[in-house]
Amino acid sequence: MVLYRIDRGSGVPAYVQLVMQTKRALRLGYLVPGDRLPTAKEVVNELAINPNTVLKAYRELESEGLVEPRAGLGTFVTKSLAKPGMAETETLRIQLDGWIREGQDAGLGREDLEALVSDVLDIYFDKAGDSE
Amino acid sequence: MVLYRIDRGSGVPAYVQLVMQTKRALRLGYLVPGDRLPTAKEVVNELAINPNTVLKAYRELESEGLVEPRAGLGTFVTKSLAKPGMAETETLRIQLDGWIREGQDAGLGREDLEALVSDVLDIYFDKAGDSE
Amino acid sequence: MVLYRIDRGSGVPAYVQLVMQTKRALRLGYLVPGDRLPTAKEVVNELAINPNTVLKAYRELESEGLVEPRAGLGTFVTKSLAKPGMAETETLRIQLDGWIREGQDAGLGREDLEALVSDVLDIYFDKAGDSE
Amino acid sequence: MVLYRIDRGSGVPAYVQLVMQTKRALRLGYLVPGDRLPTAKEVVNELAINPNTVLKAYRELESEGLVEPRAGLGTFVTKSLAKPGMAETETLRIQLDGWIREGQDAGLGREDLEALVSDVLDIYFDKAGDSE
DNA sequence: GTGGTCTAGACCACA
DNA sequence: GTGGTCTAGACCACA
Repeated sequence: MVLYRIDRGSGVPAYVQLVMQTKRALRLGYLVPGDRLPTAKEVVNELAINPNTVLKAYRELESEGLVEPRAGLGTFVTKSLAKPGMAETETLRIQLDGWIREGQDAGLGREDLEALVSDVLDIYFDKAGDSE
Repeated sequence: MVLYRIDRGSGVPAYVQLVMQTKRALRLGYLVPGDRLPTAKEVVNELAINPNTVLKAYRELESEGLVEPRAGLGTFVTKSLAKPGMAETETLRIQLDGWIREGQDAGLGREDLEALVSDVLDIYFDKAGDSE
Repeated sequence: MVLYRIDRGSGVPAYVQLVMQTKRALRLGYLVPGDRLPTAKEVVNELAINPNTVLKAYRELESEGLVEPRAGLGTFVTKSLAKPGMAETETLRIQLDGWIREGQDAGLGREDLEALVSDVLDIYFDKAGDSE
Repeated sequence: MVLYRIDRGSGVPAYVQLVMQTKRALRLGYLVPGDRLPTAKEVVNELAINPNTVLKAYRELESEGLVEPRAGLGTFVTKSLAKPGMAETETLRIQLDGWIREGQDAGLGREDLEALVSDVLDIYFDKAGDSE
C-alpha cells in the first residue's frame, strides 16, 4: 500500500506530489500492475485533503496510461515503471547507505546530500546544472 | 552565476523552481554572500518567462533572509547555506559518481537513480517512504 | 472562432461534448496551430456552464497534445488533425448535400440520416453494427 | 438481435450508449414492435458490464415508451422509430457507399468522414456548426 | 486578465 | 461503496 505524504508549503501542488510519489513507487516496484491504489476516501482520511485533489492525481496517472479506474472497485495499476535492474538493488542500496553515513559524518544533512546528488547527477547527465 | 532551468510541465510553479535552484546553489556553495543574482532581465532573456515571476522568486528568497535587493544594483546574496562540510566534498562526489555508473550498468536511468536515492534517504531518515 | 453547443439531456458530459467539438474543428481544419480557443470566460458567457467544466475539457485536449495553455494569454492550438485531403472537400460536400436532399425527399429527418450514415459506415468499416 | 458495443473511454456513459444504439436500431427498422431485446444477462455476458447498467438503459427506453418489460419473458419493443422512407433506402445506401469510397480515395478516414457529415448536416439544418 | 489549484458539496454512473 | 461530473467560489501563478 502506498503511503502518501503531502508537504504543504513546498509550493508544489498537492496533486503533483501524489502523482510524483505514485510514479516513484511504480519505478521502485513497490506498486505493480494489478495493485489497487488507496481509494480517494482513504487518502483523504490520511492526509486531510479534498477527494477531488486525489481524483485529479489519479486522472493524471490514468491519462499517462499507468492506472485505470474501475467504478465501484477502485483504481488499479496497469503498468509498471520498474526497469529489470530494479529487482536487484540491494548492493546499490547498501553502497548508498554507506555514502549517506559518510556525508553525515562530514556534517551534511539530508537536504545537503540531496543537493549534492542532484548536482552530481546533473553533471553526469550533462545538463547545465546550477553551477557556474 | 546561477543558471536557472525551468521545467514547464513538471507541475511545479516556475517561481518555486527558481527558489529551489537558488537554495541548492547556496547549499552547494556555488553562491556565497556578496554574489549578485542575475537580474530579472537576464533571467527573462534566458528563460522566456515573465519578469514578475523572477521578482516573485527573489522576494521569496528575501523574506527568508537569503538575499537582499539593492536599488539600482541588483539582488545580492546575504547568507550562505553551505555547511562547513560542503567545502570538501570531492571524495563524496567521486563515490557518488561511481555509484551512478554502477546503477547505469545495472540498466537504471537518471529517474530510477533519483527514485532509489529518495527511497534510501527516506528510509535512512526514517520517514514512512512509499512502501508498505 | 469555435462555437460550442452543449446538448444538455443528451447524457453526454458537457466537457466531453466540448472536447469532441474541438477535435471535430481540428479535423475539419477550422482550427489550426496557433489559433486561440475561446477563453473559459467566453465559453461560460455563451453556454452558461461552469468555468471549471471548460478548463477540464481544455486540460483533456492538452493531455492529448492538441492545445497548450499560456497563462495570461489563453489556450492555443498546437496540432492540427486535418488530413491533407481536408483541404479539398468541396466536391464531397456538394455530393453529401445532394444526398441529404434526397433523403429528405424520402421523408427522412436529420436523425434518420445520421443513423443511416452510422450504419453504412459501420458496415463499410466492418464493425459489427447494430444490425442482426 | 441488436448487438451492443460499448466504447469505454469515449466518455459517454455506458447506459447512454445502450440507449442510443437501441434507438438507432429502432430508427433503422432493425428492431420492430414485438421484438425482444437481449436480456440483461445476455448483454452482460457479451459486454462484461454490470446488469444494473443494462437495466438502467432499458428503464430509460421504457420511460420513453419504446419498450415494455414483461415479467419472466423479457423486454419487448412496443414502438418503432422507422419512418416509412426507411423501408427503401437501398439507393441512399449505395450512394453513400460510393461517397465514402471517394472520401477514402481522398485520404480521409472514418473519423474525418464523420466530421464532414456532421458539419454538412449542421450547415444544412442551419445549426451554428463549429465554423467561424 | 487568463489559466490553475483546491475546497465543499450535490448528484450521477457503475459494480 | 467507489469513482465521475459539475458547480460555486476562493485564491494563486503568470503575462
